[in-house]
Amino acid sequence: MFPKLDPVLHSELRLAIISLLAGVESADFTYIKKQTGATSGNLSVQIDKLSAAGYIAVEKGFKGKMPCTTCSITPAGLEAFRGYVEALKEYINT
Amino acid sequence: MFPKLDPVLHSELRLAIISLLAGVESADFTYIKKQTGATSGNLSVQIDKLSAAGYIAVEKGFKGKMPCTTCSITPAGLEAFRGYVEALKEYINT
DNA sequence: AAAATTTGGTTTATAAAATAAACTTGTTTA
DNA sequence: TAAACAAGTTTATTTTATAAACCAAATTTT
Repeated sequence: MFPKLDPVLHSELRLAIISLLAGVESADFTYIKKQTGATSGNLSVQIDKLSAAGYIAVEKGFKGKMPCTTCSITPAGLEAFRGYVEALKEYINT
Repeated sequence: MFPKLDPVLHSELRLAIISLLAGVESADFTYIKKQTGATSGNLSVQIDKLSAAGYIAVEKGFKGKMPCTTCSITPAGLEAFRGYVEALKEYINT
């Protein structure tokens, strides 16, 4: 009756990150931080987890002389996001 | 942009409980346990949390000679559930 | 009728998460 | 050149979720 919710996505910040990335080509650390209002530390950790799950790709480079971490959603991430949303509907459509 | 998700409801089992109770007059411990597939211990703890938050009312009585814990959603619980669903939509509608 | 089992839970312990605080490395600005 | 800032990372702390162990009363089995 109630399907299991993907624990990687069932997290406020990770869900926000994925939701944000689902709508754009890519986004860098600072932009994601601003949009989500997360602290750097928390964002760093959650980006790692999404990356470890294969849901996002992380590219470390430079913008000018400053380090710049760019993230983008992977096909697996998009698929997981869709699945999560479908599962959620079972919970919230009563 | 991304609203805060009520931490009381942002839990797989608690969300299932509330979702279930939102659709019925009341439900007892055993029924909720069967419907959600939760363990007794986990269910007991999460029912306490929902009760402490004022989202559900818990009535301990007997059905025949056996103890029977009956739960029902409160107006505050229903309101919180609605709010949670609205907030979620900001995350999943991209 | 005693012993074992089941029912309906609660309490305590453990594992995992989220978050915050502190730190690092390099860059810019006063 | 010293102080402040940017972009993160690492470590520590607090919260959660979950599981395991337990308990009392009722029921069933032998």
